[in-house]
Amino acid sequence: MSQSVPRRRAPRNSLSAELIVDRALSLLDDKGMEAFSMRALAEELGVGTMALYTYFRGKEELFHAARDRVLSTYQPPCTSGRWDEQLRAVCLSMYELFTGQPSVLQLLAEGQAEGDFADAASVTMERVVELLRGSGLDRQAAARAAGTVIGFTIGSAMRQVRECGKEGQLTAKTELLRRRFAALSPERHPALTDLSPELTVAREDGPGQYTFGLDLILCGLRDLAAAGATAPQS
Amino acid sequence: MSQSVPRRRAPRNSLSAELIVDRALSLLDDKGMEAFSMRALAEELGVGTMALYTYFRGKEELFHAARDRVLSTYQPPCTSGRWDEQLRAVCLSMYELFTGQPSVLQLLAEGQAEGDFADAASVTMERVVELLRGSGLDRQAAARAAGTVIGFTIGSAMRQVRECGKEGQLTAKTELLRRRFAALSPERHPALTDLSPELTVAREDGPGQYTFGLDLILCGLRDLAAAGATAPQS
DNA sequence: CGCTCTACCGTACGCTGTACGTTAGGAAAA
DNA sequence: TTTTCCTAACGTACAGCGTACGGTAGAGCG
Repeated sequence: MSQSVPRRRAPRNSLSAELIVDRALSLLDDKGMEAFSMRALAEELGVGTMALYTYFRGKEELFHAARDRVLSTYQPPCTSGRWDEQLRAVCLSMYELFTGQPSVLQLLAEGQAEGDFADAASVTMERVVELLRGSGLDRQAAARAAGTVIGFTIGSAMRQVRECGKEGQLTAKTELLRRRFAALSPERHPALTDLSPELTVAREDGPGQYTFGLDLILCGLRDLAAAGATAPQS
Repeated sequence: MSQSVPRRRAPRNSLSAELIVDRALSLLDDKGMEAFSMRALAEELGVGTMALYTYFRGKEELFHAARDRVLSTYQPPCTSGRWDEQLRAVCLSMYELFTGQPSVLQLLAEGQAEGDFADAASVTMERVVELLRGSGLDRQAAARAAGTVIGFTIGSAMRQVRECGKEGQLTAKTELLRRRFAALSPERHPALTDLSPELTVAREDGPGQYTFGLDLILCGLRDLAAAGATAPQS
């Protein structure tokens, strides 16, 4: 029946690294990481699987290229005002980039994460570090703060993307969580059962959850900067 | 040569769910997630691959069981003192559990993460929520704070585990990062190149990086609790 | 026209998880 | 003791993965 017609050979220069990366990203955004495969990508392009290996050494290198493309395309927003407000805006922008284009997250989750982040998204990191240095934090605190802020943003985005998988999967997971809470014994877990409604709705609101945490961190940073300003040494 | 002797059939009741989970966890801790496979685990147990399917429907169920085992074994430390100090101790304990036993992290990274976390580690969550409710935060803030604190802890642990893979892989990655920083143009990224030494050493010190961020969050929570106490109704 | 170069591709290998049917060996029954 | 039965352990097989390797077709050029 479906005798798998040998598929006509594609014309000579119908492929390119950019085109492959494009399709890879859209495939990742649509179907997700676990549906991605070299074979699937090739089929999407109407091309034999091994044709991809003309442009990339392998899956790893293709992912690296895709990651670099998106991250180096991205520009942090131009802002002005107090350093903490600017930092907040930059972080929110990163969060939106990640959650709006799940493929990037899935790619970041694969590689050694922030090792490559450092050069691909160097503009954004430069911006973050610059703002933190201008806040009055000493060198070490600024470095740590940069790691905290970026790590928290990536982590929050990953959780958010994981949560609402493709379609209305969010409601299903929420329902499952609600049931788990209901199954807990109120004697052994009084605080948990008491707060379960709020815990459930908090989980539904990813961005709200993120800004809540981000504001906590910013609050801590303001305090630290102020303390460092009054007592610069030690 | 290595004609793969058919392997004598294992005695009748040499297997059990507990034994399988044990070996799975130690295999994960030793070789890591990507070296794990049903075949590898079976060989480790001196057993045919399909024998595992007598006790678990599949890989997923086995992972779930392993996760539950470790998490339900764990008990948060008994503490006393100010709520924020207690919360800090509980979080640190979680972080050490995760970083000390990488298998748990890798398992958490697989499943829907905190959906299951809610019941497997319910004792710990109960403790966190209880402390946060006692701090003076209103219901919604307490729920959000719980999510933030736990998410941050898991995220930080994941990064830490990912970083120093098996052996002295940390130094290799650090060296690579240092080189990336050196390759950046000082004109385009002045702040980044200037702070690169501190950024590099900060990455090396996972626990230090974690406590730094945790203290920022706790600082923000204290402020929020104090503000809520003076003005309970917005 | 014929040659060369290379983008595209088919085949194959070793790996994965696991559905399905088989077998061996201990316990219970005859 | 012999027979039967139940089921834990197993072998085989299949679909799918990444990719090494070698072949082929077709465009550009002498």
